[in-house]
Amino acid sequence: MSANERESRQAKAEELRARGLNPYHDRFATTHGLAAAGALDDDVAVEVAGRVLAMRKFGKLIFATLKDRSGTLQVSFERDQLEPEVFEIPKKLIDIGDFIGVGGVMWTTKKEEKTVRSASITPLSKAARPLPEKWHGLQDREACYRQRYLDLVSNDETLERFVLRSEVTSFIRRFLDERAFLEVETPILQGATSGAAARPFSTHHNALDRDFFLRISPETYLKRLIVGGLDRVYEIGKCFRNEGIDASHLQEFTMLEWYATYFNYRDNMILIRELIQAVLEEFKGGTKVRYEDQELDFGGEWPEVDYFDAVNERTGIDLGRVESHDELARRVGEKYPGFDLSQYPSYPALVDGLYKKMVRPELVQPTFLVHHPTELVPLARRSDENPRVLDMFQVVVNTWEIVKAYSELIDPVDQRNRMMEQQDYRDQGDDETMMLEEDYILCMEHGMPPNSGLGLGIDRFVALLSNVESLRDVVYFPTLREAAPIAAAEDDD
RNA sequence: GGGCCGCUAGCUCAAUGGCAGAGCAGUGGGCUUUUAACCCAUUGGUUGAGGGUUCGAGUCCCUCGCGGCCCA
Repeated sequence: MSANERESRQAKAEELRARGLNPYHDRFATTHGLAAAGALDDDVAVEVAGRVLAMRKFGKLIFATLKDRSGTLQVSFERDQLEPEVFEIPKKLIDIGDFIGVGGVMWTTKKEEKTVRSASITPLSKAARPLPEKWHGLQDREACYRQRYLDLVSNDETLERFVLRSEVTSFIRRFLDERAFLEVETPILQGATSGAAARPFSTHHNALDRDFFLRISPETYLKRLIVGGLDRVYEIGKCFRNEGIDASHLQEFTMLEWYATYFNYRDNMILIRELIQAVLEEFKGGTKVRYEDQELDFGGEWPEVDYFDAVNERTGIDLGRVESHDELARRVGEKYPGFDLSQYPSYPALVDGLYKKMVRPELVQPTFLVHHPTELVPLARRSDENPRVLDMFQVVVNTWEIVKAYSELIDPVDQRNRMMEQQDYRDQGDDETMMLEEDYILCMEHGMPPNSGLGLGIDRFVALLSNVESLRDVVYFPTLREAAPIAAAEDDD
């Protein structure tokens, strides 16, 4: 017979057609999901459907395991209970990987397994290719990324991880909805990018004959809505940063941002801790998470670390006194001869680089890092007590920044100056500065209420909850290089 | 960008420089209580791509591709 599994499966599809059965059905009415059916008493009639994961064939009896998202359920086919031409369908024409519908009655086997004793079978979709091996599943990382559907079908923990992700975002929506936040959507195509220090992707709008950037953050649009009187808004959506690939950075990632009128950053420190602790209680049954070989404890208050103090303690450089790029570069160069200063052409870039190299790698347990240097974020409000620093915080866990938040700058004169300062950094060769947004300043001049916003990296948060080390494992289809061409089947005729 | 590891049948994996293999899946046969069913038989390979060394290369060398990990 055929040496090619695909051909033999397609031949079975033809045989089904020859018997008047459509191998690619349009619908099937189920009475229960598989997990629900498995909880029923014996003798209850059911119609169920799923993908065939395994078949155990005896001469006159066949067991098959069906799978849907809720779980698996065994179905049985007995020759004595079925017309010969019906029994032949599972015996000869159904393969592992096919979708089938089954009608029958619940019973319990000798081994105490709930099973559907089939009275009818409906082929729903013939799989022309086999599933990965039932025992080990799909192991090849590249194949898991490129063919996530196979990863999901054959590796339970993958499905569970992605279901968790969906449930967590759903929980977050409920949490915010209950606190009078309104979910909104703002543009992904933006004429100027801001809200973060990052290089954007750019594209061209043909009809408008105008270049656009993919947003690196929704920040200024959400604050336009605060000006519009929406009071509390949030958005969960994709942002894009045209940067290097590594385990903790995706070029296309999901951000939650919210803004609350009359909040300052201290209010957001309270709210984010409540949210994260609520998520952990809901999904982990406590505030501790096992991550790789350590335990992350989100319980109680989180320590607060002052940005300047942390840099000073770790490097001996007092950013409060070292205020120019030249001087900072000199000090860093003296202290760390290996430090590649050319990568950090502006003062904020170098400060940020110093922090990321020297301080952040030590922040493992949940920590509030507070009062960043003013130059770092042109959209954040200066501290009234110390204009060198911002009313700002980040939550750092596992050396990852998962949250960034601040009291918003609402003074349009200061805003213009701060954006112009960014232009200077850009002129110095820093291409991760924010762009001047006249339209945003116009908006602010019309009156922006006091407010504070917060951003949470959903991918990183879910990765921590899932105990996976790479963000690619919490995204269904991570961006990869173009695959080598797959040998196309040329036997279709 | 640099270093290291990997790429072998649909899947999971073997193979001192010496005949490319196993399990699962497939195919044929047997089997009415299995669940990684079992038993017998059996098909299936451009060893990621291209060069080179060698009597002989999956294996050694070079270039390239894709993925992973670490570093920058």
